Amino acid sequence: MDVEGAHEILTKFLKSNGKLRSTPERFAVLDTILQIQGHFDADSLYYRMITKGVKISKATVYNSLDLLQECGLVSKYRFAENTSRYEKAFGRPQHHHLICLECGDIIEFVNDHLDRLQDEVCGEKGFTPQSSALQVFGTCSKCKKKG
Amino acid sequence: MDVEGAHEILTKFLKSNGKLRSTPERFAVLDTILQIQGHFDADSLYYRMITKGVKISKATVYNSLDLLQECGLVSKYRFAENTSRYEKAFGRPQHHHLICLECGDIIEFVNDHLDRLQDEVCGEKGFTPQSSALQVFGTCSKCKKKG
DNA sequence: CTCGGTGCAAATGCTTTGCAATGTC
DNA sequence: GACATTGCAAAGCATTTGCACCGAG
Repeated sequence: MDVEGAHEILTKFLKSNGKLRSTPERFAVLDTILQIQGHFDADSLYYRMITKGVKISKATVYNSLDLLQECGLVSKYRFAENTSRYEKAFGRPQHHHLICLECGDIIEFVNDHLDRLQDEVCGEKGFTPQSSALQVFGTCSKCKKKG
Repeated sequence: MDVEGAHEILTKFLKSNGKLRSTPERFAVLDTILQIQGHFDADSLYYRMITKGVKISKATVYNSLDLLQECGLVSKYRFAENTSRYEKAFGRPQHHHLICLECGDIIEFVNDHLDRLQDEVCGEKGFTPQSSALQVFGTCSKCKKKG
């Protein structure tokens, strides 16, 4: 994960909108996210930052996550729970999720064919896609063996 | 939509689990849902029932929705907002959603090919699918014309 | 110096829970 | 009669908001 590249994207995005300002908090959130593997929620991101000694409030964490989502550096998902989950989107291919209902594990997968099919459907309906999320709920191989 | 068929499914489900009881509230919720076209949330379902003179509490509406989801009569989705959305699942094919970020419109579509591809991926990963949700966020044709 | 951003705490809104009353089996 | 279910109101939880203070441009 290229930290400088991500910073550059954020900087450009902030400048392109005359009203948005470049603050240390926004870059601190971005830096922390870049170190996280897999999914996370706003709360765990907040505590991770606090633990590392970064001074920030939860409100700013939420605010920054929205901003990072707008400039495409972060993806926001909503699985079964009532918590939003995020993950870094920088330099990663579009991917989808298999979610195990027993252990909560999330398996990612990529499938070009599926993405193409999706675009076809959108074309038929005159719909312009921006982002998409395919979530398959079920039982993973580990839990099948256990049960 | 076959009301009797739906009742039968619920009745069998309740009996198959020794502890679950058959209550008028549960059937009232099911009946109301059968009359609704498209998506709805717990709150609007509650007010719809109250308006029609059905005596029920919100807690019971939530409780019943969970139950109906378990026996496959109702699907639960979570789109962008922080509200869960439901729709009847009885007698309907598996379908997916195009969600317009501008007007909030939800366009449904069915695609066998896509479903088959999904199953293939699951097979490769040793994952047993139970249900799935594909959500494509973007702009619908109406909003494109406006904008 | 101006106005957007931050931080706190309080507010919001959906959903769940505790508990007494009720109704199913 | 036993115990699951209901209804109400209160509690929970993630997220948002109001407002005084701060700091980027």
